[in-house]
Amino acid sequence: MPELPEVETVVRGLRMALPGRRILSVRLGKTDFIEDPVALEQILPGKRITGVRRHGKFLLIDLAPAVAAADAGSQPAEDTSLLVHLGMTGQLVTSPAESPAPPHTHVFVSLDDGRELRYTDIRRFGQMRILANGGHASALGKLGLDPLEATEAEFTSLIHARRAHIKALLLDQHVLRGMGNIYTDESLWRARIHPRRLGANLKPRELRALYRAVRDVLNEAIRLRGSSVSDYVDADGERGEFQLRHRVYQREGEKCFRCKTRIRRIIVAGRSSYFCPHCQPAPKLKRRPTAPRSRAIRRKSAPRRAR
DNA sequence: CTTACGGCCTGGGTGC
DNA sequence: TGCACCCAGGCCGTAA
Repeated sequence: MPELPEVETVVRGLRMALPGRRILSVRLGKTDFIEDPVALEQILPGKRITGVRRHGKFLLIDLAPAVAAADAGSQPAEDTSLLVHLGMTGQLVTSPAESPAPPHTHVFVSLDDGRELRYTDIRRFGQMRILANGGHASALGKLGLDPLEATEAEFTSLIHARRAHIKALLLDQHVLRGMGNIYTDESLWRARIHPRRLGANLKPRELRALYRAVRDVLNEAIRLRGSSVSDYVDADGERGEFQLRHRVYQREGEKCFRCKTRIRRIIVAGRSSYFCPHCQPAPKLKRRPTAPRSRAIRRKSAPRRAR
């Protein structure tokens, strides 16, 4: 699932292929994930691609008004961009125009070098829209800080003021932009913090460890070109390798790399959360109405409930 | 203000 | 072999 490192990898790949290219035409399949399909078809053809950027998990393809054709006193070049979110299963790949497209490919953008930029998305949780003047701010302005750009002081202040589960805070794109379930769990494991700890209860040294862990995990994942756990591929259709370095994500029942304790899975903030119960001790239970102390005798076979 | 939860969507795995 | 069901989890809208 594309999170910050995966989107960053796609962006870097597209930067090799897109800037300088002119868009010839657009062909659409299913369009229910596109905000305004007609606008896409009308605005893109003729535009020249000037750059590719990442903002959190969003990807922006910047566009200029074709050539300097309107040299007769044109308007101050409007800033138009194609905004893409890959959702869960989105892929943005450039291919030779004549090569067969994989199933579930719904956007075909033909370029002036004989290649084609294609958007493939099995589940269509992604989104695509045209941003014109001012649209950038309204679409992206509410997102939080980029975890790789935030200073430790900024990071600390974002977390320390909040009484939500740290897992939820790291996932909240309005707090930090770019983290998803994989990198949240991996960062918490590295920092030895239980996903149900509250942000406000983290000690200064824990906040420092978490800040470092987030940066280290994200940077290493970018270096390995992302995690390919389901459908993720980069702009050339290649898989990443960081899934080979996962320490907790999707490792329920396997041994912790630090202490050999079995990794557990619980639901926090509505998401599967993998952690080591020994390295990441649970917070003190919120006082419940006289919880009977020792009743842990019901630990029978506990069959690994296969779903 | 906060957090919780359902809905969207498809394919792969599992149980019967 | 077939088939119903659960689950993955991005984000958003709505409820509490």
